[in-house]
Amino acid sequence: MPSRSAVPDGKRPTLSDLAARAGVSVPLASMVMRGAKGPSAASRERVLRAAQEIGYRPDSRARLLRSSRSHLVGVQFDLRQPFHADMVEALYAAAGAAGYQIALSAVAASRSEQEAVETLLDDRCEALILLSPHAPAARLAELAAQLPVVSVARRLRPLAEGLDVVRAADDEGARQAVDHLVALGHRDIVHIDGGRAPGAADRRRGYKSAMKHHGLTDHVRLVPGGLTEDHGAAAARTLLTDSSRPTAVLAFNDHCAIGVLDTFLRARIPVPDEISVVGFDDSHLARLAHVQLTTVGQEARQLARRAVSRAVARLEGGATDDEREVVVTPHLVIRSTTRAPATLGCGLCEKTAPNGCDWRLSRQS
Amino acid sequence: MPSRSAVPDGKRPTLSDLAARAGVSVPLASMVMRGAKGPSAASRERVLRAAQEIGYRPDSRARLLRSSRSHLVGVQFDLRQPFHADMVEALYAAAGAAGYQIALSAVAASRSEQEAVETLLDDRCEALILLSPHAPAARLAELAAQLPVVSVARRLRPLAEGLDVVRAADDEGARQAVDHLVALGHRDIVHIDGGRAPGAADRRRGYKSAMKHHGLTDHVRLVPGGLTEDHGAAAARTLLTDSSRPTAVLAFNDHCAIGVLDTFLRARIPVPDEISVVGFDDSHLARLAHVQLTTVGQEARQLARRAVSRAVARLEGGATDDEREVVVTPHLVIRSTTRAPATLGCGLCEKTAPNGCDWRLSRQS
DNA sequence: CATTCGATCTATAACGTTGTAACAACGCTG
DNA sequence: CAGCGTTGTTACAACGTTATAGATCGAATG
Repeated sequence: MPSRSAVPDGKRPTLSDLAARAGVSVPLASMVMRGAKGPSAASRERVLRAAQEIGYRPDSRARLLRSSRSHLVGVQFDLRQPFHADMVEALYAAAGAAGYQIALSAVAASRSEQEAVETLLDDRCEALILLSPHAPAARLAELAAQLPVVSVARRLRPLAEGLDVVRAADDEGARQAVDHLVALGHRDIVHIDGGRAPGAADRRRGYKSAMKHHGLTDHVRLVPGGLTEDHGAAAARTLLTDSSRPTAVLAFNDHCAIGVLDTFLRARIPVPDEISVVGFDDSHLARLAHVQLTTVGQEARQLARRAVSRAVARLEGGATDDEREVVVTPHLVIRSTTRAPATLGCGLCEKTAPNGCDWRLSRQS
Repeated sequence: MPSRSAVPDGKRPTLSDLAARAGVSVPLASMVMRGAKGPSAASRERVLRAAQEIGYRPDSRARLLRSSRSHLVGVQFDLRQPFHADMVEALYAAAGAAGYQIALSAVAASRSEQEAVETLLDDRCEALILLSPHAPAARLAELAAQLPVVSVARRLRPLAEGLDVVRAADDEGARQAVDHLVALGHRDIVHIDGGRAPGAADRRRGYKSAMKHHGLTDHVRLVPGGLTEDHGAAAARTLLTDSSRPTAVLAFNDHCAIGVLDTFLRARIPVPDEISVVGFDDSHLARLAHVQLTTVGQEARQLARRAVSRAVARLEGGATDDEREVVVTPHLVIRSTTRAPATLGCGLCEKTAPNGCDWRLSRQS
């Protein structure tokens, strides 16, 4: 086991330590370490063994400083959004496969997008991937003038030079959700929307057009929501006070849907028995065994791959204009929060639909 | 608005561009940019204005390369743990206040701790803060031989040289939770434990000793759990099949508690009416309006501050041995999932305690 | 035998920054 | 007016790496 360090003076071993140890020149050692062609098999082996022995690790900062390319892509994400966690994981893989590294910079309650982006710039990232950025379009355009910027999930129009968009087809996703619910027999389908959040407008539009397509224009109903559990819970409480409750809810995202679910469960309204709930994102929240939320999958892996390949194309000159806006088709993931609407009487009163009845009777399992 | 770049050749402006523009030497420009004392007010102003004009940003990599100090602290966190999100946010603030920067490296299903740590080392972090590391103690010791390492939340004993621990007093936290429940009148208090997870053993011990202290040794009951919703849900299902259900549950963490809550709600067991639930961590999950989980607060902010100050002390030579293990006292946050146990009859059958009755009747709000 | 060649290797100069030491210019003191 | 500390500024060398061009050598060519 190597002690605090393998070179006498206690500092981290450097290329010249390595070269000295292997008995070769510094540049040769460098070539071996980065796998360049040139060195003979013999020297290669000698250097690699020496590296092993002294525990040499290349210094990425010096490496980046010297080579004009940094092969570093900055990623701005929000610590509070589970979907971003999925995206970050997928981005690590996608970037790695493309020969790039990722630098993370988090946004949180006490850390603004501005701060997040600035540290990424200071780190000499060659391109930026911003997950659901909220910054004004002008600011994004300004950034894109300095380096390639990919906005994920946030639609932008018109696209400033240097700016690309990778997003799911939100309208199509909402449409799929509505189709699924209608196929199950639902007609009173409410959409809890995301206000001004990235993607919200598209989901709203998709919902409306799908409802219209099924001849349910009269049943269109939007409830103001948002992207957190709190928003979902508030919207669900609004629905609870209604005289006629819907039989299905399409929430803006999984977070929001979970707030809805929880509020319904607390009010003893069984899901999906009495009401179906659909989320959006297929974040890991939705996949939890006890949630099993039917949701619209955003294909984090695909979005990540496309975002990276878009950034790389810009950097390596292979960017074509027909891909300025990449739209990935989402797909519905059917789990356990959707079911055909209940049509039986409740057995506790004279009403025939459970929705109209005030009482709930249930047996412990 | 600056165009793609303010220097002719299209590259990012450098210190010498800045110096040229301001009509001073490179070192002087450098001194102004890093706020060193020396430059006159006049030159300072001239340089700053020039920086503004050409949009100069210091290159942190070159800066770090030159100065032996990198002022960079590496943070390894798990994308899936909400408590880590809180910690990361607090760490940004704590490190910033201490004059250090943070480099994030995420652990996820497809990214191991090993990978995460290696990128941090390559980035020349001067110290590592590992959130609930699972790596074998030997590996941590090996790391600590290279640079200061702080393990947060994971207890280690004996402490290898260079390794420090910052953690909450998990036993004390569990004790507070039990005290609270006992004060409310609970006696049948179950602990769903965290198996081999960092901190689990302490929480178990705190639970047991508190129960004993209240003369409830006979009521001690451990149910195997874990740190995810799934684990909590599974444990809750175990409890549901019991003939005599407990009146209160202390879960290993918030994630786990939410699985418990959800399972109970699905089974129409109102919380806290029939059963009280306490979590651990006070992550943002617990604070959600519709969850309002009573939980043990780990004081992310304090933990972060102590972890950073410990790392900084090591780096700057102010480390004393009496702080090798910093233990922060947690405190109970009482929200809405705990209440005195129900003692009234249920009104639907002859049994006197709701716990013994199979039926539930409730009115819609 | 002189030349050319490919295969290896090495010397040197960068990359953008900062620390150190040296240097000018200034007003003081003696 | 020489000597001296202060203040502001600059020249130079480093940090650890890589790109470029050149050196060395035996083998193959003319």
